[in-house]
Amino acid sequence: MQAAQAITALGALAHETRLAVFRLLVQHGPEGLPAGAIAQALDLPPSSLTFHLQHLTRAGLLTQRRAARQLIYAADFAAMNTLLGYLSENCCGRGAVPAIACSPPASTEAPAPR
Amino acid sequence: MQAAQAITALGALAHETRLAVFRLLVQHGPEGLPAGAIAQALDLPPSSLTFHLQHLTRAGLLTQRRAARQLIYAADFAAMNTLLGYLSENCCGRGAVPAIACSPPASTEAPAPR
DNA sequence: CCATAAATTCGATATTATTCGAAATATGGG
DNA sequence: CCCATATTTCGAATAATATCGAATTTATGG
Repeated sequence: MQAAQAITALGALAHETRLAVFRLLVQHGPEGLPAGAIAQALDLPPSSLTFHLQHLTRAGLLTQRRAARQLIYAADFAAMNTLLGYLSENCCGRGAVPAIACSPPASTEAPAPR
Repeated sequence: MQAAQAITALGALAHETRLAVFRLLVQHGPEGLPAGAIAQALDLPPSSLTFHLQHLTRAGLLTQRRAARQLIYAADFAAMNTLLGYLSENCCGRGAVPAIACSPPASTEAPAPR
């Protein structure tokens, strides 16, 4: 990973709303969530949400797909993995660090409803 | 670690100059480097460097100490460790992740000269 | 003290990011 | 087609960040 990519990804995560969006999507695994559900969960006006979703997507941290008239966004675990790898190798002192494997939560669905 | 702290740290690293500064200091371990040496290494005007050093310091990623008339900055490995822990736990899918231990490079001095 | 060195603070400017209402675009069903 | 839904695009105001020369502060050695 290049430094420029890392900077883009770090900048994408370095915002309250976007970090919240990303964390929410991480919890929902590869299934992802439609934009509307995210807007509802985080109580954001649609145009603001789009702005942040695009920011994260351009940074390579989200994937987008359409299902009927919904646009579904999902966290890109590989990208997060790459970012953590970069930080470990370049900002963490010793080179080789035991691989951190980002992967969807056990239940790929919503967090266990108790 | 709180989300707000993570955001501050991510934002501090999400900049070309600051990431370069941090990486340089990571290579130099707890000894750190005086501001002047950093300015020279990265070819930055002093007032710009101060701006970025303060940004990183406020974010908790650097420590500052004085030696005679020099101000010496060093990477805070514990802070970086905490940040990676936050990202692993909150943005990486599964909770428990094998601890990533940030610690100074083998040679606490300049990177091994080949 | 004084001169010098090291770094910061000030200040003015330029650039980039964020917010979000209103209008536009796509999609699917009837 | 037409309507309703889901989301994006546009645009324009506001706010936050970055840059860096010049002046200032802090510390040292003679």
